[in-house]
Amino acid sequence: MTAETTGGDLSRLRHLNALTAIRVLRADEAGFTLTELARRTGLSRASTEDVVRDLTERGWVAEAEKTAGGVGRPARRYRFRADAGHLLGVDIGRHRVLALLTDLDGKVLHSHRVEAAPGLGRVERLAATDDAVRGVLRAGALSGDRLWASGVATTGLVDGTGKVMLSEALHEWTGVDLAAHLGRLVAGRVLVENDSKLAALAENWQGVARHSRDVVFILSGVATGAGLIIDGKLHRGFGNAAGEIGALPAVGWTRAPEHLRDWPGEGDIFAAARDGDRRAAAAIRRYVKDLAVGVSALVLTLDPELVVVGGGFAGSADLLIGPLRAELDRWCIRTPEIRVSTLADQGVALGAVKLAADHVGTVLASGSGLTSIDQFARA
Amino acid sequence: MTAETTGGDLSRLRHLNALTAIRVLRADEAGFTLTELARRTGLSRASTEDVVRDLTERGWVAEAEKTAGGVGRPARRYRFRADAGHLLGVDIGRHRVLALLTDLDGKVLHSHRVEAAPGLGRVERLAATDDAVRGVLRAGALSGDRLWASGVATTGLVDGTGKVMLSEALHEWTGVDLAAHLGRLVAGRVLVENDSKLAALAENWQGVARHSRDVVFILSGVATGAGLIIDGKLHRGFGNAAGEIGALPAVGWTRAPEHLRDWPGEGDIFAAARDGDRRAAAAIRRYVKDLAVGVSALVLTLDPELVVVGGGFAGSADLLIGPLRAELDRWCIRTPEIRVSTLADQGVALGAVKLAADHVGTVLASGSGLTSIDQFARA
DNA sequence: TTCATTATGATGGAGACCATCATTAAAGGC
DNA sequence: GCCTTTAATGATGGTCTCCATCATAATGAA
Repeated sequence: MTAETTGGDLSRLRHLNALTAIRVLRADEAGFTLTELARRTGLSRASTEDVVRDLTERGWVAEAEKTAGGVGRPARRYRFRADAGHLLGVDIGRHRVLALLTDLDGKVLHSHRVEAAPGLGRVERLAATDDAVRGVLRAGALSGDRLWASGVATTGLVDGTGKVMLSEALHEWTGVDLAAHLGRLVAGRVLVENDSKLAALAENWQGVARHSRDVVFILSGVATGAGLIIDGKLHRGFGNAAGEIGALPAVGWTRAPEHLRDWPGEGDIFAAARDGDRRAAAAIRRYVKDLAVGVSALVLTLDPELVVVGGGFAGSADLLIGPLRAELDRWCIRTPEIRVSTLADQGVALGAVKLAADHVGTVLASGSGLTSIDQFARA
Repeated sequence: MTAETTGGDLSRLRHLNALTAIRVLRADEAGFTLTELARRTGLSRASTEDVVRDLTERGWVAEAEKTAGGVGRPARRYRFRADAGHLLGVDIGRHRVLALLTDLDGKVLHSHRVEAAPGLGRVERLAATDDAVRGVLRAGALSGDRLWASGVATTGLVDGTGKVMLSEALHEWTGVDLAAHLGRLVAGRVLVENDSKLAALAENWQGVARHSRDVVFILSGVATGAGLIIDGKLHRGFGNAAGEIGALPAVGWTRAPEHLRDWPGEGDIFAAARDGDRRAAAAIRRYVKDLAVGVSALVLTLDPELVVVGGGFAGSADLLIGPLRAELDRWCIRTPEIRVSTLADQGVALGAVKLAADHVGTVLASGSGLTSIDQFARA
């Protein structure tokens, strides 16, 4: 539930003001002077000082380096202690598991990657996941109980409790309780979500969709998926199945990647197309044609500001975007801008981190959140 | 912009508390005692009294009838003065213009209907609109400058300023500046929106979708349209073109109603189907089949809790819903519940009222909103 | 050294909330 | 009709949070 705009106690007012102060402080790592902060929060200098003192005592804010230069008495600077806690993001893919360790602002501190064959069974894949998590914790010299929250990405539909409801891409994966499994390695909440959805979230957070409130994200790879950002928020759907337009046979998203997979030539089909191979180019054209039907359906439904293409094929976006735009122009009333993800193969895992970060944000906003920073984990 | 959860002054806290008090009070026309109100707002009795006194002085709240019975000293009751202002909702349809006059809570006080032939030109249709508005104002013995806000529904795409960008259904309608036109008759803001979107809004407000946050609404009539409620809010899209899935040729929404329109038999095709006419039944089946492709695309994209069918054909829903469900079952991962609108031909106009009501709500929430009630209009 | 500039810290005041308690008003039993 | 019970009302004092203002402190420039 979002923090309702409801009033209450005087302490509630202080809480709101502390939250805005933190929001401002997080905008710049270098920190702010009290005067700057006062201006940006809209509070008086005196009150700002009070709020900052409070937050410092509770451990959320620390004094930063004074900046030299400038006339007058140099001001103290204060910054949000993003380093006070850590978040974990895990992307369980077909070929590998990627784990990211970040600070509270989502800055990646360490990453660890464990290869995993596509045919791996449930137990082995979970073991690879554990390896990735242990590896990244080791790199950060942290134990799992120091984590504030974790996010996990997987293919397939995920239910509200962190169980995989249905997965066609991974063997023996349906029914896995990822939240429970990860919960044995890490402290704090473990949140599980579909990989396409999380990649969309990541684009909206740190990627090319940072400034857009309505985004259709397309995960273009050996499997095709979509994630929707609507009104600045990840749209999950009532049964967590939003964006599954590929299920419509006419859309042919299951068929689309086959055009590329069945490429009989040697080497990379995209490289071949760039070298002028006509059959490769034709196969890519067929792929885009199939892809575009589904994208058009999503775009016509939502009328987004932006379409973002990510996933494994995004590296060859130069060959995809042009034809995709042409196809969309055929079907859509207004073709949105199309951009290519720049998050490479970290996108999904970053989205998982964002899931964890949002959970922390929710707890902060929820009344009891800003009490001492030490009491935070296991909240 | 939504009221951000931002802190501020002490007066801001009072403002928030006043807003919650009003929100509670609006829930029951009969009003509340101070004790009840205090419990529901979470404030102390003393503060609640203060807030209510304040609101009473400003004209937003009035004392209601004491309820008899019960032991002890009978408590005063307070109620929101929904009758303090009026809202207007206008639905400019192909065959008629419908104007509703309501109180601030959207309770319909008067309605006025003016017939209009489908072939009417711009000037004549605007004249009919004026007639409808003047008629409903006369019925309510109000002059236009007593209105706080108005909403207008029309077919076609509408831009942010209240101009019709594109309309295929009505003659000479593209480019009409409805906001400016209505503005000469009424005070306060005039908000214009597409009819399907507004019908969706109405269902979410007073109709069968009252308790759902994600809804696909289908306007099923001589023209087909859709409106989307996402996360409890009307989704417009970046270019205000959300839900226009009918533009996809494969969907065939433009074709769909023709199956019914071209019915060569005499009388109503639905009545004929009920009487056992096989050709009528077959035509209806074809209509539903065409309709269902688009609905499936919307449903797969959004995974809503609910699909609501409204519009002119909703009266014959008994013949439509079953087949529609069967078709959706074929395509969708999870077929949502399907309900039929009960708002009859008032749905669209009610949505227009909701648009106006929301505007009033926004002004209330925005800082200066709760000052004296008299200064409200022209805010 | 002095001045201008900017940050800091302290004081007093106002607004909004709360807890508590004496008072008031009605219903019902005697 | 009087008294008891019940529940609302109104008043008091206290606390918290914010604000405006002013004296003080620290630094760079003249």
